[in-house]
Amino acid sequence: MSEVESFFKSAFSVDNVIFGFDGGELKILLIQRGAAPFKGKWALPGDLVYPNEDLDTAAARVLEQLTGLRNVYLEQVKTFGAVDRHPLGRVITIAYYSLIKVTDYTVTAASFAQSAKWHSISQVGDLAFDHNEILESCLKRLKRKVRMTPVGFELLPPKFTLTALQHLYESILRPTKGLDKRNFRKKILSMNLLVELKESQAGVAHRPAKLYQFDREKYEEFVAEGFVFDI
Amino acid sequence: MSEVESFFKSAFSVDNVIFGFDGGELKILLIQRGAAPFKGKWALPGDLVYPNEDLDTAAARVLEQLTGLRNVYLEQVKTFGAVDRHPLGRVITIAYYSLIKVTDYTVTAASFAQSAKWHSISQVGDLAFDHNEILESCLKRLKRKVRMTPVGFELLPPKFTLTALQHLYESILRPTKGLDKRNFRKKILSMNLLVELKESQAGVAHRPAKLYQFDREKYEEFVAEGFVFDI
DNA sequence: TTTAAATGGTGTTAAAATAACAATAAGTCT
DNA sequence: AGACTTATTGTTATTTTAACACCATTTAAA
Repeated sequence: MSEVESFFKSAFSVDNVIFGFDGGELKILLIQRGAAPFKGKWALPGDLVYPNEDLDTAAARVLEQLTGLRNVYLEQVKTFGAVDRHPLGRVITIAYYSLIKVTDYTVTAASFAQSAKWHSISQVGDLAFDHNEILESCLKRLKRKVRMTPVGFELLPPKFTLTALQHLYESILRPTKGLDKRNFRKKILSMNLLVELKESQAGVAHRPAKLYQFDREKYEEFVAEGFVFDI
Repeated sequence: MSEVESFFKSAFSVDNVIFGFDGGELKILLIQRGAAPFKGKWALPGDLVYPNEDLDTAAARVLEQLTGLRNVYLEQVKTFGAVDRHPLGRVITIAYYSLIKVTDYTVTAASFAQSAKWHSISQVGDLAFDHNEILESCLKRLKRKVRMTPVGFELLPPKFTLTALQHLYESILRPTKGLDKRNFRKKILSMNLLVELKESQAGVAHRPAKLYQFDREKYEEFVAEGFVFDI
């Protein structure tokens, strides 16, 4: 094999850390591998990138095949390319994470076939390949991102309570002692990015909380004026 | 060609945005391409990744071949993989940036052969491939990084003046109106990361400034205690 | 040797942001 | 009606930030 040919004895894949927020906890969607290598192990959903496919497109495809969802928040994080990371050859992988609303998730043929399951972030065991390392990187990126831009709302239903929003931040940032409720509300509300709805929570056995909506248009206006989201 | 084979008709490269700081300005080291495609155009130094080479190793190799430097600050930024980004085939590239002290740079055989030159960041023209886009990403990353960690010192000689440090930050962050001298010095010195040397600047036609050194050990101690660098 | 030219070095204060803290309100359930 | 559970709200001390101007020290030129 010539040297030039050997450069082309390689492939690249995308792997996707799909985050969701449910039951007050941050979760990720894992699949159980049905074939070697790592048969039976939990792994991040991923696939080889098609020859005529852009990287972001491949990541979005993997996500859609598994969840049925399109137009989801998706961000490239890092590329993992250790020589021995894949037992069957030189395969580097471009890692992405995506943020979905768990309520939108429906079990697709692909997710059924691959027995996809939500796992609490704190209860993820030993994953296939270098996927634990990939998860760490994505989690670290999400932690930074969620404080600098309003991506947190991607994980919540369109209408949410301030307490739910606070729990979301706590579950991602994991501060040693929870956020102060009064300070959190003051800060969030002072940004004027939330619309207070007339509706309230229903079906709870206590005082129902007001529901809010994130106003993306306003956010974009403010950004154009120099506003920087920061929590 | 089978479908599996076609996945392996692809290659990956690394490209490196090499930053330097000289004459009060942020610069990058570009090479002039000697062969098609984009013959004669300025480009980021890069190369295909060898089959048995890790990605970080490849990036460090490209840097060393061009500059003779090892053990340099190097960070992966983003992978660019648009289907048509390389005219000769499917080649995705993993972009890195590195921070070097311009005074350490010596012209190597490789840099001579490729006519490498420092370019002011504000005077970079139209580059080969998607390298302008890559540069933008790396610059953006550097801007963030330099405020969150003390990587700025990687661009300065071991002994430097506070004014040089301020100019470094100004040339990277490009604030609309320069940083306030008194506030900048107060902030930097209050971190207790700089050692004031007995030496002063020499050979200047005005009051010479005191020289300082960055104390990396102290920084690491402080980080272990929870300190977060922030400018 | 005096003076001009150039950059180095320093402190105060008002305003804003942050952090710490606890009592009442509004629902459901029994 | 009373118990239970979570929602909602404001004040204050402390810290951080931002704005601002003058004297000091050296070299070079007159």
